[in-house]
Amino acid sequence: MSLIKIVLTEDHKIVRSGIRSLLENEVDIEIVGEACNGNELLELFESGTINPNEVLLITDINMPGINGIDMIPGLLEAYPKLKTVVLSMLSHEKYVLKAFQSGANGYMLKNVSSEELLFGIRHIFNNGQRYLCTELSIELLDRQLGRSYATTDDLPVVDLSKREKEILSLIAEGYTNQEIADKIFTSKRTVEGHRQNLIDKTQSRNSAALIRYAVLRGMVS
Amino acid sequence: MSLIKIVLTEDHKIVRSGIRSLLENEVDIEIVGEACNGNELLELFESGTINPNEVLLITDINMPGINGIDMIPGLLEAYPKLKTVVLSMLSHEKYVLKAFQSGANGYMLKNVSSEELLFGIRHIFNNGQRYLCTELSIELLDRQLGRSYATTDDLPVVDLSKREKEILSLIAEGYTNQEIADKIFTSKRTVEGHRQNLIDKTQSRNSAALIRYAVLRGMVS
DNA sequence: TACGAAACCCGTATTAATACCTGATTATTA
DNA sequence: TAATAATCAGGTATTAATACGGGTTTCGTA
Repeated sequence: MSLIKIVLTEDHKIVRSGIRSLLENEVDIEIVGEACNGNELLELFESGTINPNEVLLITDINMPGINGIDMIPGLLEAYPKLKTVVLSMLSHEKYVLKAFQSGANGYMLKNVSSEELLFGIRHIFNNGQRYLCTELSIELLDRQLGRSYATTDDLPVVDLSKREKEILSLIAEGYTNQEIADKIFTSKRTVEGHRQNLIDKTQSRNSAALIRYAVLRGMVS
Repeated sequence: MSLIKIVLTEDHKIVRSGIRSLLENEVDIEIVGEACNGNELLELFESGTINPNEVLLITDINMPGINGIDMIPGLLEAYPKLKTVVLSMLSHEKYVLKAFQSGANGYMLKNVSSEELLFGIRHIFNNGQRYLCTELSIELLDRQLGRSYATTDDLPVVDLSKREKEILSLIAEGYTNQEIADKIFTSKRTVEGHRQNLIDKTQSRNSAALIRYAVLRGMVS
């Protein structure tokens, strides 16, 4: 197990110090540089103080100037062996996806435990694999579980007539009863009746809940 | 950090011994029992040798008799505080999903590193959270990355405020504006405003279309 | 400090949806 | 053949949602 050299980019001094002191306790980790934004980081790299091809960069997203994710592609172009971990309080999926699309090797929320931070760092540096913190992993998993309700048989699955499915799709697309009636050449009242049946069958409270039920079960897409 | 008591269920003796010797090196972990299938495990529990409400069960899937995942719901019914980790060589998503749906607290592939096995065990036992091994997490993530390439092209991406997400979820559950207002202690008119913003932002025609949009993007589940 | 974004609030008017009810026709199937 | 389900259609009433318009306060940040 080789020595892990780390560079920190984070605009809040206190956060930086906290992470530094946490990592410094580990015998296999050394902090070789700190920067409070992307420009300072570039100076560190370009001045030759640090060899970017053998370090792990831990970076925040929100910082003055360029943000932590957006600077990754440029860094990787210049220093292909640089490894990067995004450490952020932003849990929205779009940041996670964008980080990995930009070439990050890891993404962790700022509320990870110190054990997990260390585990993730070592996982990335020693095994060369990517890492996503458990909180976000479980969030992803839960979303997948939600999606797969369609295929599980523990929840009551209703079966709909052809007409009902047709109308369900149109409701999901946002058409009103009158518009649907015009489309399928029947009366508004008939469509209203079908809509009510759909709501009753799925035990939903209204159309919004009906559509949630339907999409989660793959009845419409 | 309390002592982690572990019961192992695994039909291959050599694998069991390997895991045992690995875990026994840790000061905070104790192996209190072993079984080579579900029946033996039940005997251990029912004989009173082990208190199932304070242990972590690590189980394989494929075993003679009942499989490791299928026995979890019954175990949890009898011993609600039992924590379970599925340790299997099966990486197919359907096993992972089924394990968590059955109430497992963790799922790890048999090729995890010892560090990860320990990390996962401690994460589950000490923090009470679920754990999915990194290899599978990254696999999930990649699938999500693939999906987002496919879906973000044809449909507009919006980002919502915290409040909007909160209200969006409640709409998806079928609550009316008045009910939502009561729940989040604000006025019905405010909720109406938020609902309208959600519809506008997502370029939906009404609440039904809004919910379809939201569910398809995993904004609600 | 000036700005935008978010959250909050309100009025008015119209349209749509929901919740009950009724009954007829057709097709399937037990 | 009798029963059942699906489809269609209508009546009536109430409630909810939508679409405009107007506004304030607060907070983070440029």
